[in-house]
Amino acid sequence: MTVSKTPEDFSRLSLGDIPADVGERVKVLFPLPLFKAYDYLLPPGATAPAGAFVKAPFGPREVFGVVWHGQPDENLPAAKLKTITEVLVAPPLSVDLIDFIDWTARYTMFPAGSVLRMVMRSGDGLAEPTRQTGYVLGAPPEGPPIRMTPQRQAVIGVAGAEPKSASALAAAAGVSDAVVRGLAKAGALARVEIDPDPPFAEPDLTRPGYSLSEDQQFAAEQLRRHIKGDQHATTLIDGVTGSGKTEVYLEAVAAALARDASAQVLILIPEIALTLPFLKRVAKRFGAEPAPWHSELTIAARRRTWRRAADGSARLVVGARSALFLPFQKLRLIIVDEEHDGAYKQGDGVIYHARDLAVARGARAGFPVVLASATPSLETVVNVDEGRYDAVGLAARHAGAAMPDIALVDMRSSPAGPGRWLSPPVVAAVEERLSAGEQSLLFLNRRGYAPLTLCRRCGHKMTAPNSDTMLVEHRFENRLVCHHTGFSMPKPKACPACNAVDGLAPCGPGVERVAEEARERWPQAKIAILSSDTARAMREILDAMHDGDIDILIATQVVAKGHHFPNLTFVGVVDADLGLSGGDLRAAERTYQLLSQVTGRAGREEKPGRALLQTYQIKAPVLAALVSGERDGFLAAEAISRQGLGFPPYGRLAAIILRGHDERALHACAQAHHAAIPAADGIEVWGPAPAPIYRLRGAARIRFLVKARRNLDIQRFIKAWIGRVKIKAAIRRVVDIDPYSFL
DNA sequence: AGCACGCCGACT
DNA sequence: GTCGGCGTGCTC
Repeated sequence: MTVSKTPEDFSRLSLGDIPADVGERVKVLFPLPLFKAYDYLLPPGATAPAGAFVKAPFGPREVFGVVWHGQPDENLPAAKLKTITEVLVAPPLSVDLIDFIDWTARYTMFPAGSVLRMVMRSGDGLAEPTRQTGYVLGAPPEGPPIRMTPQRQAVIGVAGAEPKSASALAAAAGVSDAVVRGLAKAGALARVEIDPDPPFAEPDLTRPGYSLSEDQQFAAEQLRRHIKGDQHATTLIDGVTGSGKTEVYLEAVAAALARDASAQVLILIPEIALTLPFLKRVAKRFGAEPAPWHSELTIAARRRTWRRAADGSARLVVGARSALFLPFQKLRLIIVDEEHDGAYKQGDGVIYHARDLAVARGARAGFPVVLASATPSLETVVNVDEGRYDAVGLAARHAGAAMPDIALVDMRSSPAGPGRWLSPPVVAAVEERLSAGEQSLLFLNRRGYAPLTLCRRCGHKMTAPNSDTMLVEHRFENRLVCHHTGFSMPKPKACPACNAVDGLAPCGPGVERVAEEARERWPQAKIAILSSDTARAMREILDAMHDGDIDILIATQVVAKGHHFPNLTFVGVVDADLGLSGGDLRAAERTYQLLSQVTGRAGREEKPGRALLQTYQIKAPVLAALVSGERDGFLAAEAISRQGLGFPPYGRLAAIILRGHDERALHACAQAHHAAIPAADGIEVWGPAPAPIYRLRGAARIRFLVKARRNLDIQRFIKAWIGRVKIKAAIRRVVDIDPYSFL
């Protein structure tokens, strides 16, 4: 490989002394919400290919940007053109990525500059890292031997040829960093400069893979064929939890990395909480941890992954959805794990669905994409059925254990009792497990103690300020919390509406409240709560659960994925109806996915588990499908109902959301939009209607929904429509192509 | 995104 | 009279 991997590659080239003639015209795109690239002059004699990072005057300031493709406008008067001030010595964005940015901008209808911003700002990779001093064992100094102390001895013991920072050495030796500096001064340690962005270890492709079952081998072989073909294909790996999907697609990763010594591979995972265990798992296969990417990385860790993706040396990246916008030099394969997961849909800024963009990126750049799921989305299943995607099935559970036995509890005939949430059958099942020394999981997808706080006197509902969102009581912290904005306040004594004291009553259960009931019923049992609120302790709780140190785990959906508890034999779903109401297009599908994942936690190799779903809708088709395990039948029924409505994947949807603080102006704006709706065959516009959460952070929101036949260009229609309506700066208008949640 | 420009209310 | 609020528009 000829790519140099030193951080110096990113240092800036100054263009101080330039001759006075005129350079070439190029287009430059800035990472700002701008739809177009601007024309500039390169400094005379300088060259910069499309994708090169530059700094250029833009308005009254200087901004980093990227040389864009396309012909500069030769008619633009030369007097308007400014000259680029610097060309950065950094690897230019790949041609693939430039194309992908443009495509994403067109598809999502966001400005290209905003998409570029996701690529550039992620990592702040252009910022010069602060240099770090490291220490290595040096040659013993001449002259009198240095004084040895136990502290100094300890530092010498942990120091080596590998440079380590003073604080790292000090921590390892259990002393203060003054000792390290003292040794350096005395000459026993030598100072060296540490590479602030050390390269990631190359995956070891000579390691043997997992031993695969016949099914898995067949699937892996099919994926390898696509990789050898060096062209795009999307393949779904469809297999239940424990069928070994990961092992199979890691073989595809190995094949892609082995085929081309500079190829890069991206594995997308939905949940950042899963990154760490996943990295370890991949490290087992390839002998080295891949480069990680998610929003909770430190600035230094981000910069490292960003730069190493950019210089091509990070061969394998594992990350959340935004990893799709890393500046890969030569991306040759994307794996989308748990492809059905709603977390792939990005909601703020540029609105996109990482799974769909991953497929588009692979299709445009000519490399394969692999989707993996135990409960694939209807979109993907239809794509398979209609021949656009390939599919490989992994039917058998790894060790051949049966799927759990699932039954419904009719809450009308088996009520939980006043102030209680667990029905007699669920209570009996938990008690059975307790006496057998086995574990139970009570699942409720609601954080906190109670989802609603109501004044008994006047009926006032506690909502977030300037929002229509309910405040959720979190009893552990004794606060009311808004789960949408993060707002929280101490739980008041008196009702803010009628001032009645002690009249505020919690309504409905959250995990904390179910735990309260469990503790009352089974005071001797070891009980723990797992939700994203307990993120810090999450690892600890999962380990304790795995080791059998917890009898009853009460958890939200964070438990649904990626964990295996060998002694868990019962799952009780406290409210199976939770996701069903609301009129969401994908409500049933999501409920199926979530509950089948959760109930799939029950059971172990030699003993099938049991699951009970508490419901008031005993006849709901989704629940029937869960009980009978007829996933394909359920999907077929869903498909028919969506087809009848012309909904995705049989039609296309887009939402246009208007947001503003001035309600009158907002309604006027909505009316103007309504009046401007163009007539088009095969396209319907619904609205204006208040958005699902009408008020959020003080802003009101109104929405239109566009439904188009699948073969129509919905973006073109929307462009023509909203192009006719001028909006004031005080109103924000965003387009959400393929919206995910709506009422 | 920033930043300048410009048009209305409150003050020395 | 002018200082300064923020709504509007532009950046090659």
